[in-house]
Order: sequence, then structure tokens, then C-alpha cells
Amino acid sequence: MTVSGRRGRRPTLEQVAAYAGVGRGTVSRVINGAANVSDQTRTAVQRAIAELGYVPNRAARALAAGSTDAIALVIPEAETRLFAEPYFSGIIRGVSAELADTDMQLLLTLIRNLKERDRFAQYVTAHRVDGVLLLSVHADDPLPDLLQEIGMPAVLSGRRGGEEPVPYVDCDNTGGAQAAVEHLIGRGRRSVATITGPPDMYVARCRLQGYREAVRAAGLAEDDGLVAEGDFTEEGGRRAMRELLAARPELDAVFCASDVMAAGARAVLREAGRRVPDDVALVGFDDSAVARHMDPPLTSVRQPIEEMGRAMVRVLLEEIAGRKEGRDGRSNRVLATELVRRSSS
Amino acid sequence: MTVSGRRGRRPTLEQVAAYAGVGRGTVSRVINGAANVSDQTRTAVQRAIAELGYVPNRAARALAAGSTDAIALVIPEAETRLFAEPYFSGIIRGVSAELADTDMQLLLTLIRNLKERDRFAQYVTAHRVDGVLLLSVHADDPLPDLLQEIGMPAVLSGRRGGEEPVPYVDCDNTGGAQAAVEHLIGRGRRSVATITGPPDMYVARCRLQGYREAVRAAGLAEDDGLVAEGDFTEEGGRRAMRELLAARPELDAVFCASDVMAAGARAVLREAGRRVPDDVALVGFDDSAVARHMDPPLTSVRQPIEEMGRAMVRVLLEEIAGRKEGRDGRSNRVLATELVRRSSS
DNA sequence: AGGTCATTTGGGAGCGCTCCCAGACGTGAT
DNA sequence: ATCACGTCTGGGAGCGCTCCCAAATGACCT
Repeated sequence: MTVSGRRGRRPTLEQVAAYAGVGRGTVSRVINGAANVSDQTRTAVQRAIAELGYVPNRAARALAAGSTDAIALVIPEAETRLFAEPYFSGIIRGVSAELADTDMQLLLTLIRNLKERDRFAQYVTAHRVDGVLLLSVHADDPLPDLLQEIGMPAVLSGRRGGEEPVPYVDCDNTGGAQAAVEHLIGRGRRSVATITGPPDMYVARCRLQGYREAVRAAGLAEDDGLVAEGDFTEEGGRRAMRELLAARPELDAVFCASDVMAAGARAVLREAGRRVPDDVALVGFDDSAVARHMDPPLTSVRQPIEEMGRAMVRVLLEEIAGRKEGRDGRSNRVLATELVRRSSS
Repeated sequence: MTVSGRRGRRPTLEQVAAYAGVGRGTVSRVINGAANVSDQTRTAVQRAIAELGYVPNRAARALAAGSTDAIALVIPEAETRLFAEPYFSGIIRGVSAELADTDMQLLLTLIRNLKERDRFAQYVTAHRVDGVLLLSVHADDPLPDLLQEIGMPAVLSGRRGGEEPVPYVDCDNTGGAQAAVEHLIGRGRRSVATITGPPDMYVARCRLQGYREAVRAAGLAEDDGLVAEGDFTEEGGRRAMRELLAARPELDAVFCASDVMAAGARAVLREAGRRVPDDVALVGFDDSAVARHMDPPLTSVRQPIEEMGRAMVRVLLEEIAGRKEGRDGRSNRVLATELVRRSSS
């Protein structure tokens, strides 16, 4: 063995220093990109690192520096089912991509009950991550406030309401819904109904508002008989569609606040003998696999999910960096949606 | 005494010891459940921990003990699209559930290119996790062998071939396919075709084998004209279905090695004027959202995905514990599948 | 010549744990 | 009383880093 004291273990910073003929501090400076190191020394250290195959020990670094180089992605368990596809994996993909050239680690935490939430709360209170990404929290979730309180950098995906104690990244739900309904109206539909999400969800209210604005802007009558409440499930979509058909048999288009509800609605329309899109045009929201595989394929509003994941990381990293430097940069981000036209409308 | 005071910071083990009037070692023993601590002392320490709200510092523990209390879940990027639903989220759910009462952390790593794979290789070589869960590796992936080489505990989901250098958890693909085809034959179908996955994938070969065994067992003719090669995509399913229809127009059932291919097949059948299930019965594999939302809903073979995630963790933890104690317990696990009957067959 | 200042460097002092050894304190046998 | 042998317990010695202070160096001034 060319290096003394190496015997099988991973080389330490100390050994790199010895090998390069410099002090520990200098090696540390090179690794962390500190400015005041002469080029000559830097090169020597870098060669030593390469030759020894040195990789810093994360635990030691975390202990000494008091930071963990890790962020947590927190997902309420329910969401992994509801948003299974493509939301969940899309966000993860974006987050991971944006993290790839950082050397931050991604910790995944599913929270399926109160006990686990408390455990996670304790976890972050103990500062075992540098920041937290919170996926689709519910309106009554105390986590955002807790994080705000203990000064843990955090970013939300979506909003629970208009304002939030921590930064959020969201897509333009109102605008997306509006575009969808404008599209329907633009295709000559005159009696456009909507199936909404549960009204206690902000995202559902936004999509409903988008619908209303489009209807109003087109000068069509605002008719509550054309609005039915769903719950983002297929069964809810069925129920709502039956209500609509009963109340306004003459309707010629339906904007559904989710693809899954659109699938339910489509089934009811089929039973009722209405053809899609000939008799009734259908538009969904989410652009999920369900939309692509429906018959006919469903026009749907696509959220830039992967990009949202990336944006969340960017905002969080800014937040973490800002926190360190004492400044306080709250920056939200709202991304645009896109209407994907298929043959259902 | 620099110990008392420290306002604002998290309490340390040292402070707990002082508060309880014992030594550091004793507190450590209580926390780690070492046997030789008197009940009285244990109680006192536990009270001190509770009263101070002490949470061990993971970095310090990892540094001192040389283990990280974290495992990595590694997913090749391509898979996050292909298996997006429900495989990906199902595994995560199972893994997370099984990990919940451990205090292991779950590190998520997507690998989207060679550079990232090398980085991850370096990462595990530096022993920054205690174990690795590898999702659906490709046949030419060197990661399993690398992990084996450096002695890092690892578990695969699925197999690349018959044997593996590291333990795996898989579902009974052959049995599932067999059950699906038996089901078709049991419903009176006599000309059962199959659309396979790419033959270089072990899972595809298994499902094909299951098909063959069922056909043979039923005493039906083994006819290569009834076997068409797909690639697990919808378009591949379409192409294969057209081939089958051209070669054996009289077929009355098709077993597809994936739901997505079944969706493609279904579209072609519709164009060809064949009714499902009246003229042609259809069965898929995966029991994905696509299956539930097809028209008619698709009979499909369900894999116990969440349970597979749990099993992977159990095997990995055993592996890690075994490694520590010097024993070498290679234990694979193959879980049963279940046929979910819907109206397509 | 001496003084000042910026730049670069070495290494001590921890960070909060676990590991392990030696000591304290029983208990029972001699 | 002495010894042996068990069970508990305290605390020293690290783990591999970062932080920071002081020292060395050299450039430039007075």
C-alpha cells in the first residue's frame, strides 16, 4: 500500500492532506471551493483526491458543519393513491433532476397517519434535513405552520388557500380551466357544464372560478344547474354527470376538474346514449394516462408537473441559501398549464 | 462546565446524562436498548429524555458508529415513465410502510444516465448508505454486480435472468400468466393468442412461458401464429394485434403481457369490428389504472406490488443484520399474483 | 530599515455520538 | 476476612469533518 495507514478503509481528509503535503484545512478549503487557495496548492490537492479516490464522509461533514445536505420530500399517504399518476412520479422526477448536480440527497417520507406526522415533526425539529418539500398538503395540515415556526425552509406544491406561511409552487389552475372552457365555447358549444372537485379544496375552487370566468367572458348565462360537485373520484364523476343530465338534458359540453371524474362522466354519457364528442364534448384536467386511454381520447389540461418539481427545488435551495445569509426571500411560483387537444372535444 | 446553558440548541446526549445524573455511556445504552442497565436508571434516563425532548443526532451517531441508518431506493429513470402507475408508487408505498417503525431513512435516487450511475456507484462505494433497493434493473446493468463486489447489501425487484448475484423479490409472472390463460380457456375460448413483451426481458419470457404451459395443459394446439411480439407499449400492442388478426382471424381470446399493450390491442379490435368480450376476450397484466378505465374494463393479473416493496425491505434489513453478524443469508422471495376479473373476458 | 496589510496556510478545538475499558458494587463461596 | 465472579456504570478516546485563529509569507509603503 502506497499510503501509510490506509489498510482497506476509505481514505480520510487527513490522509489526502498528508499525501498532498498540505494541512487538513487546505484540503477542506479545496473541497468546498473556498477562494483563497493558490492554484498550485489546489491542483496538488485535487490530484491527491483523485489518486486516493477520496470521497468526503457525509456524516462527519454534517456533524461538524451542522447542516445535513439533505432535503425531505413529504407526501401524505392518501396522495400516493389519488395522484398516483402522473403527479407523484412527475414531481419526483423533476425534484430529482434539479437535485442531480447539487450534492443534496433526497429523503422520501410518506406520512400515513398522525403518529407518523408527529414523528416527522420531531424529525425536522431536530434539524435532520436542511429543507422540506411538502406535496399537496390538506387545508387542516399543521405542518406548514410548524415548519415556519421552527424556521425550517420549506416549499409547498399547490396551495391550501390564497396565502401561505411558506413559499409555494403551483400551476395556474384558474387559467387552465378557463382555457379549457374557452376551447369548448370556441368549438361552438353553448351549454357548457362543469363537474367540480370538493369545494374545500383550493385547487377545486380555482378550477371552478376559471370555468365561471370563461362562461362570463363569452357572454353565456351563468347557470348553477350546469355546475355539479364531484370529489375527484370516478364514482363522484358519475354521480355529478347524472345530476347534470337530469337538470340540464340539453347540455352539449362538460368540463371536468379531473380526468378521473371525466372517465366517470363518460361512462354515464355512454349509458345515456350520448355520443362523445358529437353530442357532448368532454374536457378533463391533469392529462393523465386515463385521458390518453379513454375512448375517445380525452382533451385535458396538462400541468407542467416535472417543471413544478424542479421549481420547488430551486425555490427551496434559494430559501436555504437565503436563510444562511440572513436574508429572507419569499418567492412563490405559478406555472402555466397547457391544453392538450384530443378527440373528445 | 460548558454543558449547561446552551439556550436554543437541541439538547445533546451529554445534557440528558447530566440531567438524569448519570454518565454518557448509560444514556447511550438506554437509547440503544442495551440489556445491562438497571430498571431504576433506565426509567430515570427515559424521563430525562422525555423532559428535555431529546432526539439523537443522526450525523453524530453515523460518524461514531460507522453506519448510516439509511437505505437507498434506486430507480432507473426510464422506469418512472414506463411503470409510472401503479408500480412505482406502489413499491414506494410498501417500502415506506415497512420502514416506518424502523428508524431508517429512505433515500430516493433516480438514475437517468451513465454519469449519474457512476456517481451513485461512487456513492455506495463510500458506504453512505447501509443498503440498496434496486428497482427493475436492465439485463446489462452492472450495478448489482458492483454492489455484490463491494459487499453492499442489496435487493432487486424482479430478476434480470434466472440467477442473480444479490437477493431479489419478484412476483410469480409465469403463474400469473398461466392463471390468466386458464381463465380464458375455462370460459370456453379455444383459440387463445398472446402478445408478449420484448424477449430480452426475463419478465416477458416468464409470462410467455406461463401462456405456453396453460395452452399445453389444456391440450390445445401450440400454434406460433397465435404468438406476437410486443414491447410493452400501446403502439406495440396495436402492431402485434394486427399481426395476430392477419395470421389467425379466427382467434377468440388474447392474453396481453401488459395492460398498456391490451389497450392498443383493444383499439385494433374495435377498428376490426370485433366486440370485446363477445367476439374476442381480452386479459392484461399489471392491473393498472388503464385496465380499470378501459371499455369494457379489462380483466388483468394483479401483482402484489405494495407487498413486494415490503418484502424487499424485509429482505434487505435481514441482509444488513446478517452482514453485521458475519452470516450470509441469501433469501429470495417470489410472491403470488391474483387475477382480477372484469368484463373484458 | 521597519511597518502595514492582504493572502495563504497549518492545525487546535470542537461537533455529538458509540465503543470499550476499567472501576464500583454487589453476591456467594472459601 | 479474602477471593472470585457477576452486574452496572462512568468517562476517555476516537469517528472525519469544519471553523477559526494565529502564523508565515510576500508585496508595498513610509
